[in-house]
Amino acid sequence: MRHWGEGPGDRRGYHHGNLKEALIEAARRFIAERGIGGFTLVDAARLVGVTPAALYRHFRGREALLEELAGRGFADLAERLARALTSRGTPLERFTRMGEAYLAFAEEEPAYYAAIFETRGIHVDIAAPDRPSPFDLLVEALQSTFPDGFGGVAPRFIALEVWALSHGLATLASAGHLPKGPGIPDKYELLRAGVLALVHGAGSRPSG
Amino acid sequence: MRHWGEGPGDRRGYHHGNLKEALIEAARRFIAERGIGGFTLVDAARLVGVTPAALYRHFRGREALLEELAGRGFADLAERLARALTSRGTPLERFTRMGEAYLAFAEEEPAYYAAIFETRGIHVDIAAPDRPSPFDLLVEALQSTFPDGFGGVAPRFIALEVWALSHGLATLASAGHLPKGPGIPDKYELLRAGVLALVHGAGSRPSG
DNA sequence: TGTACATCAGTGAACGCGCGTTCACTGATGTAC
DNA sequence: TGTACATCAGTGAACGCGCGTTCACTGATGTAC
Repeated sequence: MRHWGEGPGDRRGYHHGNLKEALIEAARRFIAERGIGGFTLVDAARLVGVTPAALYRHFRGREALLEELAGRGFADLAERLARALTSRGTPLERFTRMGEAYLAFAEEEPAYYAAIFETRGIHVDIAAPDRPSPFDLLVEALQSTFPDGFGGVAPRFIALEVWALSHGLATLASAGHLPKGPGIPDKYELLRAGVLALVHGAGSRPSG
Repeated sequence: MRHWGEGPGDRRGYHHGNLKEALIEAARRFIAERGIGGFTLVDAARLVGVTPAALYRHFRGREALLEELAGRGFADLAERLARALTSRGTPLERFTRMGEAYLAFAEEEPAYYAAIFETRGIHVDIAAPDRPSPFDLLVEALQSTFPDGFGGVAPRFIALEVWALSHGLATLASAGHLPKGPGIPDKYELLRAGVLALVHGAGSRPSG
């Protein structure tokens, strides 16, 4: 099978040659612009320069395309996190980088992020049974970065809080609900400080 | 104008008598079940027992209905938070109740929550200019509950983190992404512990 | 190397559907006298 | 209290639209001989 560039509309004859990838790419762009609800197969096919029916040579239907997107997004996220976790620097630097990678993924790949978290029926933990899931990576990173533990609190507990904070920051920022401006902390600062607070404040009692 | 009960399909003659409220109620139910994207005017009208065209006596269109929903949701949320904040008990108890009220709102009123946060073009801060916004209430509550401050960190900074954590927990739980089971902490526990950690861990330096 | 042919990735037309919205209308309500 | 009438909240039919999906087809590809 011939392989050309992946740009939409990249087409030379009767056969596209790379249609499946081009459709995925088109879906990513449309979902990024309009959200999952605003994404249509007809638009994707039109952008690629192909009949809507051609899509059915590569996907069972709309739902299947979204599942493919979620699966790829999940793998991409896991890879980014793993890369950050095995990068250079101190454990804390690598852990911080991991949080930044999560926020960057949500910002740079809104279609992936939405496919993973907004699509009903797709469950985060099922998508990639062979590799460690992003959540597992987070637990592992917490344990190796803070070997002294968290004041008796389970690492998985802290991981859920860190994840929820990250997810909240990512979605609020994406929807434009976080304040912006000079001197106002952005989501990266908020996550960095918040994670440190969650880790060091873990096990706080109401009185102390 | 006559007023009857508010149940859908509650109808006795040519005039419905309470159509606007009934339509809002129908929208809340459908959005709770199917999300905003899955909500249609035709379904809402059918549930209420009215022609789709009747809707246009009360709303300019679909978008206007969603805006009305967001406005009401915003007011409801603010009221719930204000009530928790002025309830009995110690400042910390009231503050904790406020967090629980936020999570409960997201869980009990998913349509309101989605209308506020998912609808593009609706901005959280604009919806109710006369009353204090939920975020203002949160800042105020933090200041009065923790008069000693947050280790030099601005209250608004902490408030953003608390809000992001709450929002993340609410949306992850709503999508079924939080683990459930006996012995596993639920979103309420996670928020309670997380907020204390954010407050007491504020200003943590990487080394300490 | 050249030819016949199976395979496969596209076409193009059509479908049934449900959507949001409009329009002229009509039945019920409530008010003025 | 009774009647005429303006107001208003509904009806019902229709619209144009774009959607996802199907089907028989056809043109291009690549392999066997």
